[in-house]
Amino acid sequence: MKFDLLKDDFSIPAAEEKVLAFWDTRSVFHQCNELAKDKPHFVFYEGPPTANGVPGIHHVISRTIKDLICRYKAMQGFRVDRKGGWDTHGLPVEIEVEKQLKLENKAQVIEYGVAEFNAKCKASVFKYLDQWNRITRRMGYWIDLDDAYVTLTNEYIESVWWILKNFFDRDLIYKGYKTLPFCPRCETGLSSHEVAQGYQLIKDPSIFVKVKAADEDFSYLVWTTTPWTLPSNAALCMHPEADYVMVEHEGEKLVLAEALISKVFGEDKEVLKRFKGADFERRQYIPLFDIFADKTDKAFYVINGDFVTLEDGTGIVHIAPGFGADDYEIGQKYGLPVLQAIEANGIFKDFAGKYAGMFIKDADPIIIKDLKSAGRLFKKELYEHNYPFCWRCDSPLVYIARQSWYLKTTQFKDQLIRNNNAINWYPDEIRSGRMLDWLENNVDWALSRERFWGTPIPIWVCDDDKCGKMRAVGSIEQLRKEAKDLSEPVELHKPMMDEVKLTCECGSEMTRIPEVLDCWFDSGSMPYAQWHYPFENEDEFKIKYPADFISEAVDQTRGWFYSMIAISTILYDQPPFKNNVVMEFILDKEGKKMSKHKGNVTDPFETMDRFGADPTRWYLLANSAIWVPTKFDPDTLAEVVRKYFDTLRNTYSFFALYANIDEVVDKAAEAGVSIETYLDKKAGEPDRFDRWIMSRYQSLVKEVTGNFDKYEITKAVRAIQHFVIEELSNWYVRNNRRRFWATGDDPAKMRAYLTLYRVLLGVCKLTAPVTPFTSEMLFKELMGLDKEAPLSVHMTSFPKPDETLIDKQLEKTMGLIEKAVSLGRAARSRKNLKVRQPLAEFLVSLPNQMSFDKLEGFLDILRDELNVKKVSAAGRLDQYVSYSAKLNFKAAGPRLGGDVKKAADLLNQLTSDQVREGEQTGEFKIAIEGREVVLSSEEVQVVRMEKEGFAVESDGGLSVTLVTELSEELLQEGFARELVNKIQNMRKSSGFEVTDRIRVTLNSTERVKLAAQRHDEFIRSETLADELEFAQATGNAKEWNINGEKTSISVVKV
RNA sequence: GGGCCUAUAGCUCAGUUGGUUAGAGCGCGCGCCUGAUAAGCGCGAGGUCAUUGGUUCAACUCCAAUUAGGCCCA
Repeated sequence: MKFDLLKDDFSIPAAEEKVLAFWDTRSVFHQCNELAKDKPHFVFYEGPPTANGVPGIHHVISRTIKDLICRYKAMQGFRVDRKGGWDTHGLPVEIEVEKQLKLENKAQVIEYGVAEFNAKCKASVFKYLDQWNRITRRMGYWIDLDDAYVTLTNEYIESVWWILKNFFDRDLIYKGYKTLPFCPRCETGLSSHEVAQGYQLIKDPSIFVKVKAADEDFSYLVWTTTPWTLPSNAALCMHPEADYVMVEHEGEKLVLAEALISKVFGEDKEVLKRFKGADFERRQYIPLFDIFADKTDKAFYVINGDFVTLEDGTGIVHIAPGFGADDYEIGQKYGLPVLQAIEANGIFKDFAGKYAGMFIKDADPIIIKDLKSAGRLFKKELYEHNYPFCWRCDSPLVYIARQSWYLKTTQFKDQLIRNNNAINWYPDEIRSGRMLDWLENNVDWALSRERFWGTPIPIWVCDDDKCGKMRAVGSIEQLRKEAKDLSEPVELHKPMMDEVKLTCECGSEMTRIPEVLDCWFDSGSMPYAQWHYPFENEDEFKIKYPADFISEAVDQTRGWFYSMIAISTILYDQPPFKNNVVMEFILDKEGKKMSKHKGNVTDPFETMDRFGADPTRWYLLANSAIWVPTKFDPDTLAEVVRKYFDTLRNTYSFFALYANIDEVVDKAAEAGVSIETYLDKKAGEPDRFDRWIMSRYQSLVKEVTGNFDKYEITKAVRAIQHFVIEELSNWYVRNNRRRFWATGDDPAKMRAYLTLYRVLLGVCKLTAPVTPFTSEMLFKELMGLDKEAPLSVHMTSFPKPDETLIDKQLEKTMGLIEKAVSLGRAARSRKNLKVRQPLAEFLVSLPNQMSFDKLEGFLDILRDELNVKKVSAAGRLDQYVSYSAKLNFKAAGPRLGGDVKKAADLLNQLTSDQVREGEQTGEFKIAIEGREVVLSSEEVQVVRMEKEGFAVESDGGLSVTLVTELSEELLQEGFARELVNKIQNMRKSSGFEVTDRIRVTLNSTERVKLAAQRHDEFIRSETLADELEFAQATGNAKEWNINGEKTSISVVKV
């Protein structure tokens, strides 16, 4: 058996499909879990997605992170149970079904039948389950979907009920009002997401109304853009610290904010009196309408609020607590009644006098007309603003206060903040910024939704108004016991739960409140409800609460993150998870949000079919830090494939190519040992390159482990990428190719095999959490016929760094060598000296008096890479180089302070000799304004400048000099190498095999001929030429320019 | 309107506790290699570090404001 070279028509997506088939047929995920059974737990919570929407590319990144951390921890010896989950309740499901059934509002749903409607909802919840299963499998996300928790099951709901009862019995749930955007036509509250979709710039009437003060001779000038809310007015609000004035206008005394006089009247007005807003607090006024005038004595006075702005209007705001969140909140503070003259459907109530039965927008002009005839209208304008409309029916939304059930989260504010602080957030700004901000401004959690498809809130209220007792039910058992008549099977949903009656202590019947639960409460209950705790699995729950790790996108701050923290805090006063990696969104390549109607949505299936799942995963992690928005660009993804994946595969197939020639797989199998053991037995001593790459590899293991442990995923992935491309492929393999060409069991070759084998195997394991497919594929190849080998790379242990193999000095030296090579190439390139032309000498000057001896044993690398005859220390080259000195600001700055610039100037003025002397003595003396200042060699950087015949390049403290003078001997060798190059080109273009022997005919100048004769053997052995003759060109001759000498060459196979 | 994040080369991104030559990959230009070969490698050009002000001997880095994009909330 041979290693598969993974060449020719290799395709990543096709290879991944093979790995998937292997995982499936051998149940690899399951087997991994079995192996981990007795290991310590690393607890992961899956944030449940909703399967009634299609999966997008952003799901791929979030699941890649989850998968990566779970696989990493599993390889580190933890048991990582990965229970899946599905979020199944909520408005999106209902809307989907309404669309399907062409229902437009709640009334129509009721008419259609709640039972049937909810059955449809239940059926549609997993509408795209197939796509979710496909993407989960295709991207290599290992999660247990067979045992997933589902929020609509009786078990799950029962746990949620248990939590709710706990809260209810602790008196933490109460009934209040919640202001929400409401579509009067659909009779539905809208989520903020839906509201955001429907903003339009429109012109609304904006009216200024004179409101008479009670028992005083003036009017408040009040501004509003929603005339239809005026009949529900309860108060006027002024800013307590703002300046208000009384002015006279057409014989009437009016009060308004001083800052707005000219805006309101179009001119200045004489100020009769000045006040602060606070001066008016609690002063009564005469209501504009008498609808509520006789119904309450608690309203119709001036209140103070900070939110009043002096930019528009009059600085006096009309307050209708029934409409508008600010209004409601301040109303609560002052104990104002919630007055609502309209029904939820936007129709004025019966008691609303002449407006009864009118739709709000139709009532607007009539209200304005009535105010005018009553002499209360000051003026009317049109006001342009963004206003939300229903995205379904295009009706203007109204902000309306609805009765709602609340959880007293504000009571736990301090604990919430404390528990939030105990969580490691990645990045930390979420903890200290977004989440803290949210918690500090915490308002009680509005739990209820006036909808159909959700967890029914298990609170029953006595039908007898006078009794009004309430009771929470916390289990099915309790329900069975207390219900008057409960049919089986029990289904914890509407409408069944609406029909269940309990008996009150007073003897009356109790009816369940009609609302369902906010579905964020469902998902926030998952730490308990996924186990059906406390009814079952108590042990399991105790082990798996709290979680070690979760990860979702930043939009979950106020969603799942908050709901989990809130419930966990109130229930057990501890954080529900310890580490949370929060991702940013994925934008299109222009940095714009992806959205369906823009058509810039990336289809994850298409991406993975085209590039593969591993490159997609790699790209999403490596391209930018995961908490920075990623601009998704398929071109960059293609680059990832070329750079990283192709390089890794090429490195592997280079190894495989030669190892196959030596039949490594079969010989190891014959010997009955692993390939590594086989190679190890035959390998010679590691040389400097072997020790270097192993040292770098061990350092990489350390770096990757450290970064994964800190959830610095991007840094870890980038470190691996750099190692594979630059160090393994580009430096180790390139510099050691010749070792692989040796024949037989050459020990140096076997050591090279072994080194490359070990590093490749190590890289497989290091990357297994990131690129599970590629790692698996290479791992299986590298294992050959070894019967002892683990079934899967995912069953192996994550590499641990072997400190004894780390040689920092060696890494540093090799780094200098690489740098010197790079500088030498730059020098050659600048002087137009191709590498084929040998040069006499290369001089190296090391930073900070580092001894040249350090490079001992590495100089041949410089000779080979740079094609020079000799490499030596730069010391004796003073005569050809001029020196100048520059100040090292970082070193000298703190000591010199304000003198730093002067010192830098003076240092620049030193002569070459002075600098050279300074470098030798280690002291640079300058005089700053008469004072002598001595700078140490640490504080000064010496720069060498080249003179004629030399090429100097410097970087940091390292500086190299190329002697560019060419002797005739060097030139001759240059001709010879040039000839070799051209002959090789012709071999190739003639289609010869690499082993074909040839005959070469040359026709050229004397100079070239001389050079060719002198290097005859070299040329022939390099080009596999039996003969090199000088004659007239034959048939296939080609003209070449050999370093300026015209030459014709022909090659024939012998 | 409030909170948070982002802005560095044509593109995608690095840039340690502030230190004077701001890095890498792609793309582009030039070249090299031809025993990893429909691959590989090198060198080069390219930047007012979004704008404005401040702190400092010294600011891409710290502070403030502004502009643009993103997220969340009003």
